[in-house]
Amino acid sequence: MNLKELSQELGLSQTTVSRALNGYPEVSAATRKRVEEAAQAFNYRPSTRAKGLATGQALAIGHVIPVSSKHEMVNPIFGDFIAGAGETYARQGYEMILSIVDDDNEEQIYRGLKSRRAVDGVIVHGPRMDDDRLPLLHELQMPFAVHGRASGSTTPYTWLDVNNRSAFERATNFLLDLGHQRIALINGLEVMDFAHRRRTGYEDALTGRGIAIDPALMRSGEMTEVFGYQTTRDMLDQDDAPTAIVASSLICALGARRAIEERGLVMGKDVSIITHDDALSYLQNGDEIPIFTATRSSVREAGRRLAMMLLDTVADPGRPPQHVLLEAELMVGGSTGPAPRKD
Amino acid sequence: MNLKELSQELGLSQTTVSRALNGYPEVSAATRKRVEEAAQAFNYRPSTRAKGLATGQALAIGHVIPVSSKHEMVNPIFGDFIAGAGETYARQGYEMILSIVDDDNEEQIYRGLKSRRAVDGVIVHGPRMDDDRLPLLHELQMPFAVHGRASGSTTPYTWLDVNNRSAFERATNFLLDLGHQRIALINGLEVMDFAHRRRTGYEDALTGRGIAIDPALMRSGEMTEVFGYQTTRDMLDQDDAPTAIVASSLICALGARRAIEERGLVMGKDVSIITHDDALSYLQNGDEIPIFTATRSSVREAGRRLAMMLLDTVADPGRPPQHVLLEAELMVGGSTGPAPRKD
DNA sequence: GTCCCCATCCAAAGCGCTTTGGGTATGATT
DNA sequence: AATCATACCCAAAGCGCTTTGGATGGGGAC
Repeated sequence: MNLKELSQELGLSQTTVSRALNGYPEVSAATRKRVEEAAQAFNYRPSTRAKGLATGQALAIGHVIPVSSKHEMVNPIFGDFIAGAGETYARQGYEMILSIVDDDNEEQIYRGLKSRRAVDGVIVHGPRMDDDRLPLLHELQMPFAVHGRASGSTTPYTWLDVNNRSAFERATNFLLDLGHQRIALINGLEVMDFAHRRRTGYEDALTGRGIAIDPALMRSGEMTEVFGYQTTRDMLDQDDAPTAIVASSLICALGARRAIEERGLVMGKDVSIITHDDALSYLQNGDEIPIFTATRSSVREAGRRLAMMLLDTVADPGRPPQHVLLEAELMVGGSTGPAPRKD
Repeated sequence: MNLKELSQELGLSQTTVSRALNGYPEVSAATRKRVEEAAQAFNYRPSTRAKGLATGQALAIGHVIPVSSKHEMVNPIFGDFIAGAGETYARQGYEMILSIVDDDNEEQIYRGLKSRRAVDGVIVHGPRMDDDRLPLLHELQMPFAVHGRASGSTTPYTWLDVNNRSAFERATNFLLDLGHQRIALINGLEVMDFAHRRRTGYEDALTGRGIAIDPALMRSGEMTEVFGYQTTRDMLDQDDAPTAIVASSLICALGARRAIEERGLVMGKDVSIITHDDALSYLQNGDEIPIFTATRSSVREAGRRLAMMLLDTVADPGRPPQHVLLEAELMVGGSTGPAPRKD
C-alpha cells in the first residue's frame, strides 16, 4: 500500500492524505480522522526512502563503531549504549544505522555516509586524544555528538561524558582515606581520552596527599578480564606490591580479583579494589550490596540522553553545542577495606 | 555532488554516467574510466535513498534486538555478533539498521519495517520456543535468517546455529568421565530455544549413563554473573551438593567461580566447571591455557556467516532455505578435574 | 445580490537515481 | 553507394513521497 493507492481508496488527493497524516492544519478534522483510520486499517506507513528523498532528510542517525583492528575488540559497553540510544530513536521516529569499521579506514566511512546522504548525524564512539574524527566531521558539515570528550579539539562540539577525572580522584582518595599508600591503576588504552582523564584524577589524588607517582603501579591496555588478571598478578609479584587497585572497568576488576584470590589473598582485606562500573545490564555489580566498591554511571542512560542531544542538533543545526557532564556515584561494596598493617 | 552535476561536469548524460558507474556494458572503456575518476575526484556516491527508490531495494538489513522489558537486559553476545555481520554488510554494500525493542511490541516493529520498506530482510535474534516471529515474517513476506533455531516452527527457514545439544551432551559426558555424578546445569531462560536444546544435551548424557535427572540441580535464568553466583551458592548449600557444573555462558561461569571460591573451595578440584564460551572479544577465556574448560564457538563468525546467508536469500528469494549447524569445539582448561573422593 | 474570505482540497513539480526505448555516428558489407 | 550492425550515448519516465501554488465552494458582511 502506498500513498497513491491509499488516496484512491479514500477518494482524496495524495496531497490531502499526506497533509492529514503529517498534521498540517489545512485538513478538516473529519477528513483527518477518516484518513488516519484508513492508514491504520491498511497498515500504511510512508516509505522512508521516498520521504527522505522528498524532504532531504535521512531520518536516520549513524553510529560508527570502531573496532581496533589489532585487538579485534568490540567495546563491551557498546550494547548498552546502543540500547539506550535506540529507545530515543524509536520514540522520535529515527532509524539507527550501524557501521562497524576497523579504525584505520574510519574516514572513508564518514565520507561515505555524507556523500550517500545516508544519515542526518552521527554519534562518535570512543573518542581518542586529539581525535581526527572531529575536524573531519566539521569539514564534512555532518552534525555529530560525542560519547566522551576529545582533548585537544579546538572547535566546540556537543558531548556527553562522565566526569572521569573527579570519579577517579574520588576513588583514589577513598583508598587513601583507608590508609592505602601503594595504589595501582589499571586503566584503558592511553590513546583513549577517558583513560587519560582517569589517570589525571588518580594522579591528582596521590599528589594531593604528597605521594609520589610510581609508574610501576600504572598499566593501561584493552580492558579485558585477562588484562586485569595479568597486570594484577604481575604487580603483586613486585616487591612493594600494591595494597589497593583502581580499575577502569568491572571486567578488569573481575580479572584482578582472580589474580588476588589465586594468590590466596582476600579481596577487601589484603588487597582492595575499586572500579568504575558502567552499569551494564549483563554484568551487574552484585545484587543488593555491591561486590565491588565502584564509581558508577549508567552507560545506557548516557545513550538515551546523547541521542536526544544529537537529534536536537539535527533539528536546529544553528544551536550552540551542548555539554553534559555526569557525576559518577560512589558505591561502597565489599572489595575495599583498611590497608593491611605492615609487619 | 549528485548525478546531474557530475554528468554536467563530464559533458555526459546522467544515463551514461549511471551506467558507467554500475558496470553496464554499453559504455566504452575510455568513458568509464573517465567517469570513475571524476566520481572519485568529486567524492561522488549515489544517494542510497534515491537509488533505493529507483530500484525498489533498500540495500539495508534490519536487526531487531529484543530487550526483555522485565530484565532490561541486553544480550552480551549481541555486540560481537553485530560486529561479524557488519563486516559482511560493509563488503556487500549494505547498511545495517538496528531496532531495539522491548519484546512485547516486536510485531509492530516488523510490520513497520515492512510497510516503510526500510529493509530488504531481517536477522532474527534470540529465537524462542515456538517463536511468533517466524510465522509473522512469513506472512509479511519479509526475507529473514535466524541466529539459532525455533523449535516448533512448521515452515522451513534459513538458520545458523551451534549444535547446542551435542555441545552440552559432550560437556556433560566429559564431566561424567571424570567421575562426577552430581552435575548441575546453569542454563539460560527456558523460553529460549538454545536453553532447551542445551538441557536436552545435558539430560541425554546423564540418562545415557543411567543417572537420574535431578531438578534440584537445574536452574535457568538470565545469564548474568549474579545469576551464576546465586545459583551456585544455593546449590552448594544443598545436601548432596553438585561436584560439577555445566554453565551456559562464561559470565555465568565467572559467577559460579565466585561462589565456589567464597566457600573456600577450589575450582577444578572441589568443584568442576565447564561452560559454553561464545568467544566474545572482551571476555576471553584466558590467554594461552583456557581458564575454564569450555565448548567454544565464535559468535562473531556466526554473525559474518549468517549475514551472508541472508544476503543470498535477498538476492534470490526463490532459493531454498539454508542451514548451518556449527559444532562447538571442546577446550580443556583448568576448571575441571576428577570428582573428589567421598569420605 | 455581490463581494470577499476562509476552509478544504487538488494538480503538478521536484527530490536523485535507474532503466526503457530510442537516436546517431562509424565502419564493414554487399 | 546503399545497407546494416555495432558501439556509444541520450531523453524521458518512473520510483513514492512532500510541497508549492492554485482552484473551489460555502458562509457572512455589506
